[in-house]
Amino acid sequence: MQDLYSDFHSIFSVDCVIFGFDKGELKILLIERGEEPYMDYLALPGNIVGEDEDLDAAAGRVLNELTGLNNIYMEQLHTFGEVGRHPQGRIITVAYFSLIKVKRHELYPKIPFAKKAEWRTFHDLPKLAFDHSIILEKAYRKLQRKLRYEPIGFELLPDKFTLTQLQQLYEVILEKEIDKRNFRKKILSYGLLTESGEKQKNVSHRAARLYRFNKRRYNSLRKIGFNFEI
Amino acid sequence: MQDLYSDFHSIFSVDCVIFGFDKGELKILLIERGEEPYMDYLALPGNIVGEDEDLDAAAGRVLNELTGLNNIYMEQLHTFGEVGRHPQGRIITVAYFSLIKVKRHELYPKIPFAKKAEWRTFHDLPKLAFDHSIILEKAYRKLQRKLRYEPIGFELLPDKFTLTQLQQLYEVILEKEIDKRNFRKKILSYGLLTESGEKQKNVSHRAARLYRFNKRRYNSLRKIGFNFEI
DNA sequence: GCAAAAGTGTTAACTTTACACCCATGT
DNA sequence: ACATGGGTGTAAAGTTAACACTTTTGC
Repeated sequence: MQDLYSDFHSIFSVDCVIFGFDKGELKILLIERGEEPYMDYLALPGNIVGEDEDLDAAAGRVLNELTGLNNIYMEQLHTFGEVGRHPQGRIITVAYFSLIKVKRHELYPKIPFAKKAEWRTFHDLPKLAFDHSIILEKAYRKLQRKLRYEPIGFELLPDKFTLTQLQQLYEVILEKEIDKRNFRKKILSYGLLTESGEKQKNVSHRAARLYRFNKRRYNSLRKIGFNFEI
Repeated sequence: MQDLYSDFHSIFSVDCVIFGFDKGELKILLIERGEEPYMDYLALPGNIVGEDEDLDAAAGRVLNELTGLNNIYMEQLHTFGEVGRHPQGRIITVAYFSLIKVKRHELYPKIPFAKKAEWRTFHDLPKLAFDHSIILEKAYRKLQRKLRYEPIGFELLPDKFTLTQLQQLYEVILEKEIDKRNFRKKILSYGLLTESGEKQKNVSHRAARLYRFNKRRYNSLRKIGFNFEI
């Protein structure tokens, strides 16, 4: 090992791409950096991986320190390792990816590395720190792909949601219009939505039914080879 | 940067998962290790990334040094960074993924780190060095997914191939039987295969037509939103 | 009573599936 | 002449796509 390490030293970091959905818009969770380089820039929540820390664990810890979020399941997106990507040296970053419900979580950075953490509208962003705009672009393409083949829209909506909210989510993320009747027919045909029995309140039009996603049913269907697709 | 690096030092490596297809079997390109640890074990071609080397470039260089292959386009698969994955210390590895034509390439390791490089039958492998069996498992799942949604089977076959060869490739990799007439109808309907005009030679049955994959046509169809699926 | 979004069904076009026999070639 | 794999078509079932009006609610 000695000779391996004598060669050259490097660092790896994790960056977290966390998508949300609110008021009909796709959101992304960013921090405002409190340190150089890229002081005051918006950036993905990310930091150095510890010596005795698994990558997945590091992603969870870093996200918690910088945003206050806890126990968020993330999956790996891609590793970015271009020689010049970090101005301070050779830092390779493993990007992680998750979808969460905006309303459910409060945001409060625990270390001054992040001045604040906030939801920003994905379709209206300035240039981010480092190569984070590139990372985000890749994450968005993955989100679009996943949305079509896995029932992940529900991760982004409140527990109870209307079919119109769900349809708007698909339209915003896939960037295309969808026929209302066909959408409802298809999504209901899977039997993955349960009527909550409740309706919208205080809306100045006919109140829509609120549905819940039936995750248990999805898991058992998946075991017998069911493939979601929209 | 100084304080970053004072924290702790780490190493990253790349490992290459190269699939091939020959005599009706899925193949994987492995090396026999010429060094400790895991001396004499079969392993994925992989090694340490250089200080001033992009990850993608490192994957290409390492593959060349260990197998003699050159100019192989690889895409990233996943990064494996569990704390205990390497017996000699904290080594995170970025796995790469490619499909190539077995017959087209000769194999000869250029450095003694690999005693030899050879094609092995994927479905009949011993335990590999390090966590390479896990990496390979993940690569295989990716191969299955990609095969259904991208016309990648052709990367694994000779330039000219019969429809039966192509169908067998799908059957072996997807691990299921496919109806001959329906398969032919569908694959031909895309218009991505060109008849070469030639037929098989020296076969003791009716000689099959040899087809070529029309990559240019695929690229132009893709631009206008075509999605391959089998 | 009006504005706003919810909710609903049918038809035609297309895609998928299931299925069996004759053909060409080498031995 | 036989063994081997090559090559072909149809009909029924299922899926997708296109399309417009009535209902409920708050103001």
